[in-house]
Amino acid sequence: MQYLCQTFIMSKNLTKREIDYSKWYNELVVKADLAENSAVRGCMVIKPYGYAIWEKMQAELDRMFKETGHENAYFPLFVPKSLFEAEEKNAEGFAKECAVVTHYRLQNDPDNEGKLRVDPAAKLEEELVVRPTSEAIIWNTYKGWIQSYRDLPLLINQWANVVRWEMRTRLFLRTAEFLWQEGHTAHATKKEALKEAMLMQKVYAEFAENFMAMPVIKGAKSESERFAGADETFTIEALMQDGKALQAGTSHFLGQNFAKAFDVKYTSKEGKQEYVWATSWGVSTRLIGGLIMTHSDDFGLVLPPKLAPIQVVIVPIYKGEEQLEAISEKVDVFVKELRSKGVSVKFDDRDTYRPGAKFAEYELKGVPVRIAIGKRDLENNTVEIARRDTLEKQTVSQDDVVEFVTGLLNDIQENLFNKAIAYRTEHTTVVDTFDEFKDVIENKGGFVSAHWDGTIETEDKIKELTKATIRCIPLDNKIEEGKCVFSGAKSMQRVLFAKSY
RNA sequence: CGGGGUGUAGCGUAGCCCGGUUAUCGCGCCACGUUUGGGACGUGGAGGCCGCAGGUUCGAAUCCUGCCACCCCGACCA
Repeated sequence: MQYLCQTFIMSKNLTKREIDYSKWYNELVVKADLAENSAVRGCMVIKPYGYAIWEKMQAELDRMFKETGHENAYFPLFVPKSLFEAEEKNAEGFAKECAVVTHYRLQNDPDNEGKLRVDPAAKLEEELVVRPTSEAIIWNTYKGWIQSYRDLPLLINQWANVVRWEMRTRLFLRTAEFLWQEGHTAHATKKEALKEAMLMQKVYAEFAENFMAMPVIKGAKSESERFAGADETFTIEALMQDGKALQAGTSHFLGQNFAKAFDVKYTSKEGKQEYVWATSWGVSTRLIGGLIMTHSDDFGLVLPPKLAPIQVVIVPIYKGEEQLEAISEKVDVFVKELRSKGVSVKFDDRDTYRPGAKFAEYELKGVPVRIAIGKRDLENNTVEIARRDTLEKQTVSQDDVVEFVTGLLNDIQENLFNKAIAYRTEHTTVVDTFDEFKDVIENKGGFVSAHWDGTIETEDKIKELTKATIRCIPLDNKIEEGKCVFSGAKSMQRVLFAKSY
């Protein structure tokens, strides 16, 4: 097996990561045709190619949720204000970023021909909050569904959109409206609810690592980073190429907070009235942002095969109809065989672009494998196969194409994950002094593993001085006595700090 | 929401300070022809209420006011 030397190609019009990472990201999202800004402030249009990635994520996650016993349902977009405010901490946490519906009708504006205005007579008795998350409406509903221990556990997920009126938005990473799934479960015991919250964190981690090829740290949030209304927040934290951390998914143990706020009780086997225990967990279209920032390069998007809408693209190289026909005949066989193996293949026989333009386009869009086939290949019984992750090219016998490609897709998936793990390992630094801490956060980036005294004061002070926050207290942390990197007070374990998205 | 910046054709831009012919250039787009192993070439063509709304002026892309959107830096956050 001989790799051909890859000619250096300047990717046109895409800012280099090292010049301006943020600009690179924004340009890539638009140029790769994933999404664009809309006429609505902070809200994006997810374009077909970007949505196809979301659909692949959804399909896999949905399968995993169902395998772990969950069912899908759907709850309303609007939450009456009185319900929204029932769980105080939750309400307070989200209050500042809620869109609120106050009227239900428009009318012609008498002072402004051809324009509409809100009909002042159509004011709602009670304002409706556009859900920033659905605990309130769901727990109000669960009240009617749960009477006995026999009704438990209740394991529900919904795929939905939510709205959080963010000050600063970025495509996929933080938009005012985003798509997500939110699981909401009710359990008879604390132990069972905790187990559920951790199980879903595990599901998220497996999805991130096995499908997105994005390594994550499983951990618990510090008190100040916890979800509003949760007793414990479990998180998966990923590290992006610019050294910043991304909270990629969270799973909350809600204790009995919502059960108490909405008076959800069940009768136990012993005939006693008990409040139920709750969890909620979610991942969003933010995952697409994480996917982009984990693997992509200066040539464009790099997609892991398991989530790529197109896994293999075939580009014919030909002169005249006759050659195209001969090539198409061969290609049809490959397409059929690859599809029978579950590989998604696109044969790009457009006559309106030359091969070079197509190569560049599919590199920008991150298609994992490209096959080129021309007259020369027909004569030699070969094809040229290029992999997106390393940009290497190789000539392969036509007899081996299917086997080679399926193997290559696995290789790419694995290689992307290994590369990301290597990056994270290299950018995880153990520090014992605050000078070192500041230096690493400032200059090297990535995760910093340091002792922390467990107080909010220290956490806040560190954030203020370095902009780094506690990303999580890793679950597999070893107990190791030490001194807090900031206060010098006694600490029993290290936690992970980083600047984050 | 505070500070800074930017909005001119689908995209990227010149012109704006100092108001005055038909708003510049490149890419892209359309037609025809020649091309096709890494972003083709020629010829011809289309496309603009200069972000939106007011104002000043004989005259506004240019000056003034308000609004909207986007980008960067803070605060907030999945």
